[in-house]
Amino acid sequence: MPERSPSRGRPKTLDRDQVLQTALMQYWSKGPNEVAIGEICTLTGASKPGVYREFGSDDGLKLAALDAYSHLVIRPFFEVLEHDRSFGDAQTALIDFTTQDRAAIGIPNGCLHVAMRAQRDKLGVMTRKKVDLLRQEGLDNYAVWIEQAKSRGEFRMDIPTDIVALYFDAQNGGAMRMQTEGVPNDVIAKVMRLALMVIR
Amino acid sequence: MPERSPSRGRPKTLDRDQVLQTALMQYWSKGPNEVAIGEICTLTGASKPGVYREFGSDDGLKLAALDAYSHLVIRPFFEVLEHDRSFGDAQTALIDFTTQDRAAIGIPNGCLHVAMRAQRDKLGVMTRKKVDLLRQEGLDNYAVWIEQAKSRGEFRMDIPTDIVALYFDAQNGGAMRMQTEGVPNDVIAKVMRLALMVIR
DNA sequence: CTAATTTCGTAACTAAGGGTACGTAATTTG
DNA sequence: CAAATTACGTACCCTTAGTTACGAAATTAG
Repeated sequence: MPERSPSRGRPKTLDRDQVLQTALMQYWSKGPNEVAIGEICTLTGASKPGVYREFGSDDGLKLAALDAYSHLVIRPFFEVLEHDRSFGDAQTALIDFTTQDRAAIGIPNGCLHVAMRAQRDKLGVMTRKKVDLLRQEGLDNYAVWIEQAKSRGEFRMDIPTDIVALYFDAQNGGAMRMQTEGVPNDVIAKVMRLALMVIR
Repeated sequence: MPERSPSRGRPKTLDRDQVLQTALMQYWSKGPNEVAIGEICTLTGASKPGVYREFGSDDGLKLAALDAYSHLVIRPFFEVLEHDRSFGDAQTALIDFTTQDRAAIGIPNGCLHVAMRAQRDKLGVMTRKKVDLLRQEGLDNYAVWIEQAKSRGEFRMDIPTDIVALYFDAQNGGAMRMQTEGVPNDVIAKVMRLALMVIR
């Protein structure tokens, strides 16, 4: 798949990674439908046909950006849950991960996936499909984590796992929305701690 | 304010209320940025200049629709909390209100205000201002309700009211997003009941 | 009946933004 | 060096959607 470069022909000058990173950051910070392809071209110095040759379409670029985001953020997020710490520790880690100071690390507030879920109908078919996939994977990840906690006796058995998974997903979505709306991270952390009191 | 009709001149034929209701339903069911003014004109038989004369601009029409929505849905929603029932009863009523069968009543799933909050940057200045105002009013309404429950000894005192208000707002937002995403109402109700277990 | 007034709606205008036609430039192979 | 190949980017095209210019129509005051 690495699509290796051919031996002859004019050498490629377009920096795919730079375009992708720029697109990701723009979509993430401004919202996936607030950024025109032409804007990304201006920011990166790339030409529109160059971007289209590389990503195929607007849908393709958004898909690539979302995919990059899933590796950069979503995967690490769920890895927090997997490392065999206690359920309580994992929850603390989850809150820390979510409410860390974004500005200090140089990443935007909010969550690209949550933003895309809210704009689902405006997305192209490929990106939309990926959004749905990531949503389902997220729910599955929560479910595995919860089942594990249940089997360890760290979580009450009387609530169905899929309900709890939806609950966690909702809490995360709420936290991300608050962050986007400008609620301070320490306040968000307090709300999340309240949300997680249900487990006891 | 009623802008009474003048005594002479060609009589008005544009049905303001029909246009407004149509716009509201369209924005509500499809999302505020998925509906063009021309579409509303087609649906109502009104002309574009007619709509512009009546509402001024796209922003004006959306503002009017949101305002209508606030009277139709948001106000009744918070009135559920005010009637002097117990905290527990109010919560049950709140869940019922949120997860009632929308199709049976002929109203769309989801919440126009929540949808607009997610698309805040795409809105005109007037609508955006109203969105922010409604958000703050909502938080205030929750706060009053919670304070009341606290003073009655129906709610734990050890959590700050503003945190709980944000928590309730987040739960409502999550429920509306689930409804939009197609989660069945009975499942949403279960998630909400889980969310409200924090109070005990 | 005429003028003044108010609204109507067709047919534009305009900007934004996704997408591409096409001639040119830069390489490698023979 | 010529041919083949691959990428480049300017200058468009085209659709969508918000917005309005403007002449016609309807109604009342005098």
